[in-house]
Amino acid sequence: MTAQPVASSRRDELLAIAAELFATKGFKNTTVRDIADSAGILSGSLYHHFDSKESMVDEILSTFQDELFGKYSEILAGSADPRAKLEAVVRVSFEAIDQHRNEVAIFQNEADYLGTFDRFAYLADRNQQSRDVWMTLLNEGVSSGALRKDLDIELVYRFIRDTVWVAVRWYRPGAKLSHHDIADQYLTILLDGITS
Amino acid sequence: MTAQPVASSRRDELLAIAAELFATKGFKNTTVRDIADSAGILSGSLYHHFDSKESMVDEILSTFQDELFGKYSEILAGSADPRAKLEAVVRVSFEAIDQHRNEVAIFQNEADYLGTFDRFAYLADRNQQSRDVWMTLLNEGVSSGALRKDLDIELVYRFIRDTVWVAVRWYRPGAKLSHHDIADQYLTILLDGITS
DNA sequence: GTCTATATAACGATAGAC
DNA sequence: GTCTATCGTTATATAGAC
Repeated sequence: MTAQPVASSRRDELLAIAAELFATKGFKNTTVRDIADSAGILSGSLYHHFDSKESMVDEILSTFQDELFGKYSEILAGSADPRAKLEAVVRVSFEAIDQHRNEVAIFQNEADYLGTFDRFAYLADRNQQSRDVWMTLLNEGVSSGALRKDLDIELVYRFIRDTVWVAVRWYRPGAKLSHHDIADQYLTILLDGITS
Repeated sequence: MTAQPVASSRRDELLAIAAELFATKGFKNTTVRDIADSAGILSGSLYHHFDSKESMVDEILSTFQDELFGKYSEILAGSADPRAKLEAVVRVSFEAIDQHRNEVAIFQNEADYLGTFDRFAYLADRNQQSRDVWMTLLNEGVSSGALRKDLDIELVYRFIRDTVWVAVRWYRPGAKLSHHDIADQYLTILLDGITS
């Protein structure tokens, strides 16, 4: 008896089931029959709810991204100093991994491939938008003297982005360390290093 | 006119072509026709050289891993102190990304999926072996006083592993920063942090 | 070593009954 | 909202000629 996704409508329920499979097995490697089997219906019945398999992953990703970037915007619009904002963005990202693990995993694993299709062009836009968020904060941090000047900012950006999101590969809710703990430790390493 | 893989035999040539496609498009998403097209032959002709598409990725991954873990073993067997060994493992890893980008990318993207098949059980073994390398060095570093004691070692291990290998997603040979430069900056961030 | 030709299976998707 | 039934396509892989 495994935990089942809680959803308000049959449509959302099916999307949650699909997201779990896409995240675990990959988009291309998940068949519409896999999704239907997990939902206890036949594959043809899925097409009463959705146009195509692509439409399903599209809705999963766009819904998630709208929510995530809303939170980014709130942080940027706030009055905290650059370092505090940077910490806040890191914490919101780990929270997203905790609350929307499947969506984050799908984006991490499939964005490159899906991005080659016109209907997923918004994925590249979101990537650019995300880069702007981080680069702005990092540059402000260097200007204000909070961050060291001898590092390549572009590389630091990639470093932070990658370290945060790649955690979705191993993080599982309910483990020894909460997503708050993990964010704390990541920020400690990032800001101060592991040398004693 | 793009650069073509240099290989000693037709077999190796085909493997290099397949590796490029597997790394770029994904294993499942690359068809044997894609590979044959890139090689300028028909799909059926591939089966003169290989049993199956799985055999191709199997040979690509196992060959690469044998080489990589040979280098790890050399470092561990040396007489350097824990911190120097840790730095050496990081540098060898970035060198692998530089010299075997496709193989690293395939392992990063497909290991979870391929690992579900019996013939790829060695991938999980290699993962465990890799974890042993890092955890041994980190624990020695903490014991010797070189590394701080207030961090979760398991988390630090994942942090290092992920940050190193995920670079394969954006690193391209010939860019502004060499793999040596990138290793330097990563080690600086990891060991000392980005705070000024 | 490659080609022609094709077997076989799995895939996404559709039409209409219930 | 789901089922029955199936279409059309694409995939891996095979057999034998050249």
